[in-house]
Amino acid sequence: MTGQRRLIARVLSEASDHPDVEELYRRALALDAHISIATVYRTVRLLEEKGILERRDFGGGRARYEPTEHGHHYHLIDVESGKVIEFADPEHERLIHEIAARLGFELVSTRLELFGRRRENAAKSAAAKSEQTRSKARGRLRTASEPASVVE
Amino acid sequence: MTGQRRLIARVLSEASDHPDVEELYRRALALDAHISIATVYRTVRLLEEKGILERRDFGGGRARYEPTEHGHHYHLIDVESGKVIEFADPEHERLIHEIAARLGFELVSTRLELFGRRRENAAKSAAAKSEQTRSKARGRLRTASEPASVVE
DNA sequence: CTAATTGCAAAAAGTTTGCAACCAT
DNA sequence: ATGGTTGCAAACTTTTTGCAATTAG
Repeated sequence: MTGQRRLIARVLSEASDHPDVEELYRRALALDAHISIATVYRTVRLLEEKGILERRDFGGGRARYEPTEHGHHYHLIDVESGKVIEFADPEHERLIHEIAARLGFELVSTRLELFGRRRENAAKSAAAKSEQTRSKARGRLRTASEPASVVE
Repeated sequence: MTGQRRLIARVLSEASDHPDVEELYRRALALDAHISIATVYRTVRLLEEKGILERRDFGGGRARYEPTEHGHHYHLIDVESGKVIEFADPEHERLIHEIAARLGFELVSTRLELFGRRRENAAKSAAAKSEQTRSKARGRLRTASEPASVVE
């Protein structure tokens, strides 16, 4: 456990968004100089292999990373703005386990990405009331399919 | 509509798997010589923009393509073998639309990828009976979350 | 001390692009 | 004819790697 790894770990744990490697590199540099981008690449790869990070692809060519959440959450990407909305949904969680089981598999990891366009006359469903209400940056999400944070 | 595009279209329509650009290029070459990989890249990009193809990322660095299915289907990737199992699930379909609506969005596109490990003592659920039953390569899938094709 | 980790720069891999030649309409 | 499409090769971007120097344990 070297200083560089500790530094990257710190940058990651402080991030509430989905930085790509270059962004991680920039943040690490800002926080404490002298680290190489090769190390960042090597470290995220390592952390991904260990199951600590998950690699995402929201389009745009570069891989993005976020800490693995063991109560999963998912992403809705606004195709207009590129903004990413995180959400959790227990029913979905249940369903995918059921699907996997039905196919004879045990779930190791999961990706759900919804790409959508904001609706004009949005939100008249009951659940919509709780929308746009919480948005403390760090404390991630949780609760029945409520939107969580909106981050790039 | 040039010969090359027609050729690529044909290769794609004959594919029941998820080829990457190099694979498409190889197949196109085999089928009828003299086409350049740049054209393949340009064509898949174009078809993706037109909504005819969808780009997938199953890990491994290269983008893979498949025809857009308007009754969606999803992928379960066997982490051990890399094999891809396609499946459809109406309940999931319903749920994601509901989730998007709840967040104020209209769904444009969707990705669900499950990564799983084959279970030893697989399949004792009721639904499991229909498992491993159909596997005609070309005719894609369809029906309530039954496994469809198993392809690389 | 030894094995693991780092920085650097070079290279690989995947994708995009400028441009002149070419083809469909 | 002319505007879109192609091939080629060069360029770009992202990621990986060899190697000597450095550091953790």
